[in-house]
Amino acid sequence: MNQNPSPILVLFRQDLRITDNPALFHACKTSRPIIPLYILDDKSPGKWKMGAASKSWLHYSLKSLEESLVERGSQLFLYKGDTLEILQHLIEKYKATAIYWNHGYEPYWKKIEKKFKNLLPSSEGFKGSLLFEPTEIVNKQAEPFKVFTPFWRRCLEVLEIEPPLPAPPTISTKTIPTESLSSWKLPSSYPECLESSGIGEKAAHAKLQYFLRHAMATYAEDRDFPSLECTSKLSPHLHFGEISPRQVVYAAQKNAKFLSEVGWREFSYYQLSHFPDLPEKSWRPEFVHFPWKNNAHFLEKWQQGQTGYPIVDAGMRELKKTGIMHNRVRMIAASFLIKDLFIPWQTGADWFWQTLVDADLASNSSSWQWVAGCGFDAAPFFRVFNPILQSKKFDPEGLYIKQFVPELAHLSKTFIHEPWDKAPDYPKPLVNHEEARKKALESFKMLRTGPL
DNA sequence: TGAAATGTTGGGGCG
DNA sequence: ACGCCCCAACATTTC
Repeated sequence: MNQNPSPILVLFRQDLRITDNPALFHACKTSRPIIPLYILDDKSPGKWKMGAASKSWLHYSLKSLEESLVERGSQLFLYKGDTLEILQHLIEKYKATAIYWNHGYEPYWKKIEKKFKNLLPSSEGFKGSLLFEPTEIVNKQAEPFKVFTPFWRRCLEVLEIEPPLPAPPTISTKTIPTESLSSWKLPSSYPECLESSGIGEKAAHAKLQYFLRHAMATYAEDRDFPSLECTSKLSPHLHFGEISPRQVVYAAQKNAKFLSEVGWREFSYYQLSHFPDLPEKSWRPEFVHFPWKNNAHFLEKWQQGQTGYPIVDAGMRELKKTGIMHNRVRMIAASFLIKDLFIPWQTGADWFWQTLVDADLASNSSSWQWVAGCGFDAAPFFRVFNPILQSKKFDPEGLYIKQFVPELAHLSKTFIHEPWDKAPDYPKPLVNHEEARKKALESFKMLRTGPL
């Protein structure tokens, strides 16, 4: 064996795990010493640098990854700054021979990745964060799919469910000087309910196991009812790569409905990859002229959960308090912002980006476009959620509302969905839904017939 | 992964 | 027994 073999840089980003991590696994297989790296880069992503809630999650996730590496006699080396500059510096200083990493799909990141082979030709990128590389899946005309169902059908046709990779048995590590996590001063307790024990690779697998045992069987029927808490709650773990989609699918392959939710995640990355403007621009071109208005007062009330519609306010307060919102409630709250308050979907996406612990550029952008009706396979714009009906349908007892809106906790299910005469502390509706809906539909009609 | 508006049907009350 | 009306239930269309 070489006395002083040159090391491989293993770059972690949204793959903060040691199991089923192809970059780490294959780097270890070379028998060279590796340098496990995390670079907090607030510059390269531009507008889309990590939001506050995500950074808080990141803090604990890195801690957890660090522990896992230390358990195996390795370490995690932390750097802050421009990714390419830091890599270049480390390559020169430590005579590294290659960068190993798992592919990412954010537009800014794809540009960075492209340069790795120039820096070191024997660098290797792996598929670790998705089941399918976006370029793998095309229709019969060799075009990207625009609709989820055929996209996912095709994915399932080519899906080979292989067992996930084990953690590398040994991680021989070259030690280098590094910054410490505590010196980064990441917010470590925002939102207030964040608990370190629920974050990291082990926690992710514990949640998956819990879901498989207790919730998956009734997932299809129960998933839309926020008070039942029957969803997997894996989204932040998947976002940070504490668990891989392959690990999830391998364990849950019997449940088609749940699998298709992993499919929507794939479809979101697929969209971002084929349409890099996804976070900024409506995909359907006619929507670029939609007369949304940024109303600061309405926005503030929506953000704070003070719209006067109980299910919307419960959701927005859940978000602020926990950094999470149930999927059904996200759709209702998003529809309300776009179609009742008439605020552009991008403004809603920005808020979610700052406040969600699972904020994910692909999922967030594509989902907002879906609700707005301007995205791939989107709900048509005229599908307007009625916040009162949705509330009655999906939180019939008001249990979810009561969890987050204490002013309404004393109300029975008869009044809780329309509580305005019964709860003096609770705000009156910001807008009348009937009127707002009509206004939104009129504007949509104008859009289709064209402005005068 | 909508909901309202509009249309159709059929049972029952009633003269 | 019949026709008429009402309206709930369901279906279809429209936004």
